[in-house]
Order: sequence, then C-alpha cells, then structure tokens
Amino acid sequence: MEEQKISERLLSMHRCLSDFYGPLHWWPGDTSLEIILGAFLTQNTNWANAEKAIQKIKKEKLLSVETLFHLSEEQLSLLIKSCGYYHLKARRIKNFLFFLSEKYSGSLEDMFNQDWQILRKELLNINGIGPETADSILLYAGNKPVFVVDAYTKRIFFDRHGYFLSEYNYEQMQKFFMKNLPDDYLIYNEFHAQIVMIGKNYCKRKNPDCFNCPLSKFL
DNA sequence: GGCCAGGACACCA
DNA sequence: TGGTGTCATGGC
Repeated sequence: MEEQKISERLLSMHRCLSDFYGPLHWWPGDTSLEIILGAFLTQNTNWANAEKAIQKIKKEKLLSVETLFHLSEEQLSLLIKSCGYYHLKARRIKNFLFFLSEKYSGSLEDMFNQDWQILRKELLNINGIGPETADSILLYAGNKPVFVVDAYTKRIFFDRHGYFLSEYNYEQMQKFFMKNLPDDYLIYNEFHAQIVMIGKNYCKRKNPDCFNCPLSKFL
C-alpha cells in the first residue's frame, strides 16, 4: 500500500475508534508518578492486578518519590504483591527511583524537561525498563510524542490486519506508526489507548471476536 | 485446574 | 542475533 494510503487508513481507523469509544482519558492515573508506577506494575500483567497494587500504595499514603525512595525493596515488594513478579518489579521501580534521585535530584519535572530523545536513552539504560515501559512513561507521564507499541499492537496490526510485511521488532513497529501519523502526542495517546481497548475486548489470543470488532470493516 | 494478562532480562548456542 | 526460561498473582 502507498504511504499516503497507509496514513489515511491509520487515521481513518483512529477516527472510527474515537467515534466508537469517545475520549478514553488515558493513562488511568492521577499523577505522573502514579502513571510511571503503573507502567512497571502492568508489565506482562493484567491491569486489574496492577491497579490493586497502586491502590494499596495510595491507601498507605506512600505515593511520593521521596517516600518510595526510602522504602526498602522488601517493603515495596509486599505492597505490590497483587500484580505478580513482585520481587522483580520492586527492584525495577527502585532502580528507576535511584536514577531519578541521582540524575534529576528526585524531580520528575526536571526529568521531563530533559530532551525526550535523550531521556528515552537514559530510561532504556535502567535495568527493568524496556522500550514499552520507557515509551509509556514518556507519552503518558511526560506528554512526549512517542508511540507506544505493545502486545495488542502486534496482534491487531500484524496478526489480524497484516500491516507489517514480516514480524517487525519494536523499533520498526514504532517507526511505522510515527512515520504514518501526525507528530502529535494527543493522537499517540488516544490511539494506543484505543488499541488496548480493542485488544482486550475483541482481539484476545483465544476466541477473538472479529465480527463485532469496530475495526473489522478495515480488514 | 489451566490459561492468560498493557515485558524485560539473563543465559546459551 | 535469536530462541528459551524465569519472574507470580488473580480472574475467568
């Protein structure tokens, strides 16, 4: 398909989903710190379990950079147990907090004032932050124009709609969207949120419901 | 009781 | 560079 056609088609899909879902107000979370925590906690985990862990941290009034930084890895792991992989995720969150403290004096505002392409590299250097987590942090907590690719994106645009010629890696898939969509973080935000909704509701690994999927007319 | 969920990394060849 | 094992809880 010609590039212009691909762009038009992607935008058309995006508009179709906007009509279908309305504004999704993503990412679920009141503050940038909460969004960042969510990005770690939902790694290979369903959101409901991650959400429980966040609620527990909020209920204990521990949701601040300063407080979490001084919490031990063990204490943190017990708070986030509900989301699975909790030892691992506690270490990863502590790795991030250590980076934030060392590099930006614990200030998320200073961190997000950094050029986002440099910040992306810095985040990827932290053990426990891969491309999806880094991009979720940049887009949803920092309002940076980065497209987030996840398991649903692959399933919908590769397995279902066959947009990618072969199985692209993360960077290639991301480039596909960023090349073909306007450079606008609001569009990236909303489109990825819509993709997750479609993935959860219509494009499950088993028993996909293509018939009722609002994207079926684009097949 | 089995399968799955909004990844990332260590290890090995 | 690519494939495989590991990390783990809770809902259906």
